[in-house]
Parts: sequence; structure tokens; C-alpha cells
Amino acid sequence: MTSEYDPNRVETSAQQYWDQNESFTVTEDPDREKFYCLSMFPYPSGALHMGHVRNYSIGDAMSRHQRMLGKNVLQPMGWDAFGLPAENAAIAKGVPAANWTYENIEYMKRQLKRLGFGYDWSRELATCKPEYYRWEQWFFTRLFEKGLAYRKMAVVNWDPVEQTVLANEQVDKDGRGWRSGALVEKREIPQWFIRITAYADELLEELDRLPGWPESVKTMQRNWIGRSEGVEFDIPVEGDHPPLRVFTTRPDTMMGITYVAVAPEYPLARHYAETDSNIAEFIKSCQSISTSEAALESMDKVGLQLPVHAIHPVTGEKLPIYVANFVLITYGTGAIMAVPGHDQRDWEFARKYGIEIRKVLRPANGDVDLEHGAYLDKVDTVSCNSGQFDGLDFQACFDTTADYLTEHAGGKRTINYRLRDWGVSRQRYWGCPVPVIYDQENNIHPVPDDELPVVLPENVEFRGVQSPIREDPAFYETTVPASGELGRRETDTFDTFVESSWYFARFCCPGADAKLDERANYWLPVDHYIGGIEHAVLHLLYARLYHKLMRDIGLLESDEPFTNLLTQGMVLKDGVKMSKSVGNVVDPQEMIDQYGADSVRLFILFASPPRQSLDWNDEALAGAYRFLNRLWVLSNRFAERIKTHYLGRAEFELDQFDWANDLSDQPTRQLRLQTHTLLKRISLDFDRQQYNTAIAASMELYNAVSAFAANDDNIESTVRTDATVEAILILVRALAPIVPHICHELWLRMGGQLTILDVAWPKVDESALVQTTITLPVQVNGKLRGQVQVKTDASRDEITATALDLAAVKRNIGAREIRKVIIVPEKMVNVVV
RNA sequence: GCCGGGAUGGCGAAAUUGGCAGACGCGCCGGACUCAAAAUCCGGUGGUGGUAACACCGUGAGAGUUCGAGUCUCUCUCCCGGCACCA
Repeated sequence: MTSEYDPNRVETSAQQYWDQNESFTVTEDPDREKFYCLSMFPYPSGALHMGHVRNYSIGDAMSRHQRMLGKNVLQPMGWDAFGLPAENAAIAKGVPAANWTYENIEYMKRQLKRLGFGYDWSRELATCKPEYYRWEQWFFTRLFEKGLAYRKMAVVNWDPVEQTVLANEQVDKDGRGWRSGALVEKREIPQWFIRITAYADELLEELDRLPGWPESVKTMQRNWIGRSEGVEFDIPVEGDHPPLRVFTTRPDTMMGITYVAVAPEYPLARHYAETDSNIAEFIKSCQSISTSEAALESMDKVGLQLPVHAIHPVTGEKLPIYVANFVLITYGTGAIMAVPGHDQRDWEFARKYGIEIRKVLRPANGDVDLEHGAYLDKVDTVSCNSGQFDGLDFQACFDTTADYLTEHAGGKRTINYRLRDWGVSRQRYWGCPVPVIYDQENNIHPVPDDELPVVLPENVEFRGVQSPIREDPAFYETTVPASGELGRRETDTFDTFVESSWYFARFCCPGADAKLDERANYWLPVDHYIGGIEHAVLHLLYARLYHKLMRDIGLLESDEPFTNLLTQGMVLKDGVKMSKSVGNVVDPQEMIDQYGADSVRLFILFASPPRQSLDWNDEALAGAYRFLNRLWVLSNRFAERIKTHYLGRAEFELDQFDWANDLSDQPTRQLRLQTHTLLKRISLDFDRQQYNTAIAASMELYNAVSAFAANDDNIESTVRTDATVEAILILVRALAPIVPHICHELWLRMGGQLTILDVAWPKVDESALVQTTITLPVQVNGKLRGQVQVKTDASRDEITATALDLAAVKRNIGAREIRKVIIVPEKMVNVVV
């Protein structure tokens, strides 16, 4: 008697086996092809959610499949352990952030083990540990020395009641602090930046050499970097004022300038604000406006004219100067030339304030009316009303005007990026301390290597929101390197994106007494990176940047960190994202307790292709469980026979049945044809990570072999047993990456000598796919009318004759004349009448 | 507004990239087993008409290319995601 399928028992025993044998611990092996499969590491928020389970199920299926293909597979796991939630818990509940974090890690690690993911736990890391962030600090001081990290003033959210800086997440959508409820102000304080703009071009260009990345992510990164080519030049201002520096991508329209506009923060605007209260008030109103997207969208373009004029650099015309809320101090030069005829935003502003709209561009073969909007075309256009620049097409006019401005207006061609340098300072406690010391004159001294790490104290007490290390002399009081005078430590910590920008590299070198060692070059780049689309820009861009920074400091040889990227879809319930506020969250733990890890993994990979969203369905999960029960029963029914008859063949010879014996048996040939046709599909689907169809095909294989065995219960014919056994052995191996526990146990029961982890992926027997006859669909005028059985090597005439002989075909042709017969070899027949 | 991705049964989805639309699963209907139910097993399941054989319709809408279109081209509608006073 076979025992019933008890997932809890089966899974515990498989997991014990993997633990005891350290089945997933790997080392470098130059003789084997490596495969580094990485899933985005989780923030230890308390418990795994369904998104994690999906992410890691995909990664584990991929890793185990690659291992069966014979590769040296690295699949590590760790913890993105710094961050605000731990700090919030500390503030709200008085639990030390470190304890909260370590307890969550412990619980979530148990959950990951309970799900049976094949991680090399010997490489586990948590970013909040000094042995990790020590190297982050070391690296930062290198960047500082190279000028790639620097300090400058920047705007933060200031809570006037708590007297502290707030993270964006701590400001609600009405612009109030999460704890005090007070209106948050903008304040400028000095902060640390990493010069990502120095890598803007490489980050952009290299996207074209990442065929393994989804187009959507590459597009998002391109937009984020936002490269635009144009010209920067001076527009003189009356009186003693310095000229206004402007940037434009359309110098060809500069003869149409009818006003200029500056950002509220621009020096000229500030100058007049000192003496004019209207201007001062206007500037203030611009600053208090929330920067949330919704607010920006509904915001009107408003401005105020300054009591001074600019001078057109070509015509000498007097141009009004406005301070306007739509000009950004952070982009370009903070001032713009406005050409309302050929820029929609300038047009709208001009309309509102009654400024002249001048046409300096028209279609090459016609004219255009500027009554209803600006004319923006660049193709088939010609310049007009532009004096010496008249009659030119876009490119010629661009070049001529750009040259003119270069010569006469201090101009130069420049490239502007939307991308800003990365602000990495956070005035928070639970993060990696920025390793610098300030002396009495506020000069910056990086912490010397031998004094690293600057350890973040874990036993601290919160009094309100303020970061405890800011008011802890034991932390910030120190001496200045070299001089020994009294100094003050930086109390800012790093943005947590800094830790996640290099963890993939550190996984390669556990325990290294350096940031990285030569093992990194064996494993990197990551062959397949899997995670949520929400990281399309920030994390994935910063990780690319850090990889290049590490390369340029000589720690790595490769240019890019992730060869292939798979962005998995969201997990939904009833068609909407699972969330606490909707109340539709399904707890993975409950599902595992009820059905076991294998059923959860099977369902989650079966319900949707990995890149698409997945709608959670309890009933379909039960269906996955039922399938595993059927698999269990069928495999066990043959396990004893396999063990006694096939033991000794060993895993290496599994695919070598003695078919020469007798293949005249038609049902056997049919089963083998089905088995290997399906195996071919399964293998293809695994190769393209389409696990849902791989599982569907595996279920078909189960259905086929189960029906075959049922119809032939007392088969004595060896050849039929062989075919059945062969199909079962293929089925169990094909499912092993997806439902590893049950397959582990079944393999042992069937007498396997190796753990199924290390058994080779099954091979398609091409000879099983050879058919002597084939069924072809027959169409008349493209409509299906019947099927014919023909010999595989039948001539076109023979096929035509057979097809035309079908009653249904004759009936549908009727009296009509046959114009031609199209035969697509091995596909179909179409009679055209 | 711009960019990217979609739209196929009651539901999740599939279709080897131009060749039998709806594989596989869920749900539902019918049957077997059972005193009964659950579980399990067997059969059916795109729509309309027909006892049936069969016929017609059918992949968001409309046109086109083709012997043949879910797949290619054009136009449009809607949905999801991202970006956006970027000069």
C-alpha cells in the first residue's frame, strides 16, 4: 500500500535533506558554465507577501532547471535591511530598530526555507551589518577622492513641530508630517551627492546593448536620463545686470522670441523681490506649492513681469522678462527664451498675458495658422520672418543659428540631461553612516580605511522623530584624522538604494576582506535578474551606475550587472492589487499550511506567464493540489516496478530504453510520440521562462500516460511498461524545478541514486517523433471541411487525390471548378475553388 | 500630451510567430460510487439553429494584404503601466 500524499511530511523531509547535504552551496568552477540567478532581495518588513512568493518561485524554477542542464548555479539570498519602517517601529513602539529587523529576518528566512527555495545560505547577507556596510563606506571614500561624491546644498522636507527632516514617505499627500500633522516646509541644507550625471551617456548608450532587458524598462530609463541636444547662449539685460543664460533645443526659432522667463529662484527674480513686495509674494507662493504630481498637473501657468527688459541678441529688440512658475531652476539654466509661435507652453503663456505671437517657421509647401496653438513641426518646414536666417529647413536653420549664437552671443552647443545627481544623504537614523568627519572650519575629512567601519549604534533611544545619533555625542564627537583636533562626525546616513546597488556583487565574495575579490569576476554579470517592475528606474539605474563605478575603481571587469532582466507581474485578487486597504490580501503562510509549498508554487507558476499580472484564485490552488495528488498516485503505482526493473540503469542511462525490442505496437508508438512531442514543448517553454505552458504540457503528459496505464492495467508486454515508465521518469524530471519536494521524494521511491537536483534534464528522443502517417486538415476556400490521413512521404498528387475524395470536401466544392490546391507540407491542405 | 504593454469562452489563459482558435486549469452541467454528503473517477462544456448529420457566426470596432489573419498593414475605441510645465 502506498501512503497518501502528505505535503507537510514530504516537504519537511526534502528540506532536511537539502539542509544536511548543503545541496545549494556552490563554489567557483572554471570548468563548468556558470549561471548566476538572482531575485531581488526583500526588505524584512515582517512576513513574506504573495509578490515575494511569486518572484522567488520564478527564480527557483529557473535555477533548478539550469542546474539540471549541467550549469554551476549560484542562487543567493539576503536582506535589504536598512530603512524607514524599522525606524518608524522604533519610534512608535519603542522596539529597537535593529531587534525589529533581526526578528523579521529570522521569521522570513524560515518562510523561505519552508517554501523550499534552493538558496546558498552560506552567502546570506544583511545590509545593516557592519561587515557589509563597512565596504560601502570604504567605497564612498574612494568616490569622494575621485570627485564622484560631493556635498552641496539641497532642499529637504522640514517638519517645524518635530524640528526634523522628514523622508518623502513621511509626508502625506496634503503636505503634512506623518506624526505632527504640521504643514511641512522646504529647507535647504548641505547634503551628499553621487555624480551619476558623469555616467549619463554611458548609462544611456549601453541600454542599446542589453537585448535581454524588456523594452519597457529600457524606455523608462531613457526617459529618466532624458538627454536633449541644444544650444546655450546669453540674452543681455538692460542696465548693470549680467546677461540671462538660456538653453534651447530649438535655436532655429530664436528669431521668434517675444519674451524671456526665469524661474522664481533665479538671481534676477530674487534681486527684484528685495524691493518689490508683489514679486516677493509671487515667488513665495510658487515655493509653497506642493510638488505632487496631481498638483503639477492642475497648476496654471502664471507669471509676473519684472521691471526690466532683455535685449534680443540678433535684432536688439526689447523683450519683457517674466518670472514664471513653469520655469524650473533645476533644469537647463533656470531661464528660457520664449517663442510662443513654436512652443505650446510659451504659446499658452503668451495668450494669457497678451504677448505677441510671432511666426518664424511654416510648412515648406504652405502656411500655418497660429490662432489655435503653436506650430511645432521640424520636417518639411522653412524659416520665415527671420531676416538673415530666412528660407532654411530645420537642420540648416539649426546649424546656422547655433553658429551665429556661438559667435555673437557667448553660445555653445550643449547636451542637457533630465537626470540629476543622486542625492544619497538621509537625515535618518536606521541607515549606513556617511563616513566623513568635519573639522572646526567645516572642512571635509573622509574616515581613513583603518578606522572603518563607522558603526551605527544599535542600542539607541528615540525621543520623537529626530535621528538619535544626531544628539548623541558618543557618536558624533571624534577627532579629525591626521591633525587630531576635535571634529564632528557626519550624522547623515545613506539612502538605502546605496546598499542595494552592489549587493549582487557582494554575494559573489562572502567573507572577503575587501569590498570584492576575484570571485566576483567569475560569477558576474548576473545571468538572470528577477524582480518587480517598480524598480525599473531607480534601483536598476543605480545598480548599473555602481557596477560601472566599481569597474572604474578596478574591482570588476564587466560593464553591466544584469544580462537578462525579468520583471514579474503583480499579484492581484479579484482583479485588483492585493493591499491592506482593499482588504484582499492572501497570506502565503496560510496557503502553505493548508496545501504545502509545492501546491502554492505550482499554482503561482501555472496561473499566468511570469511577466503578466496574476489573479489569485483559491479554487485553482486546490486544483494544483489535486494534480499533485494524481501525480503522487500514478508515480507510486509504478515506483516499485521501476525500482526493481530499472534500478542499476542509473540516472545517466535513463533515456536508454531498449526500444529495438519491439516498436510495432501502435499504442506504444503513440504514447512515445506524445511523450517526446510534449517534452520538446516543455523544454522550449523552460528555455523561454514560460512556466505556465510548461506546466500545462506536463499535465497533458500526465493525462496521456495515466490514460495509457489505465487502459492497460495488467500489461505484461515489456514494451508498454517501458513506455509508461519512460513517460513517468520524464514527467517527474520536468516537474522537479517547479515542485521540487514531491519530485525529490518520488525520485527516491523510484530508486534514484542521485538526488533529482543533479539528474540531467531529460532529452528528446528524435526517433520517437518520426511518423509514418500524418493527419492533415483539409480546407475548402480556407474553411475547415475535414481531415485526411496520408503517408508522411506521400506526393502532392497523392495528397490532393485523398483530400478531394473526402465526402465533406466534395459536398463543399459542389459544381464549382477547382482553381488550385495549396499544400503546406506537414501542415494543411487548402482547395481553392 | 508623450512612451511602453494590452483587449481571445463564465474565469485564468494557449496558439510552435501567417496554417485545425480556445491547449492546460478553474468553474459549471450530467453520470458512476454512496443511505446521503464530501472526496475520487468518467463524460460534456465558445455562440446560434437543428433530434441529428451538419450549417452559420466567432479573437475590442472598421477597412486592407493573402489561398488562408488572433497573428501582418492602416484607422479608431477602451484598459493597464510609466513619464511629463524638461525649454
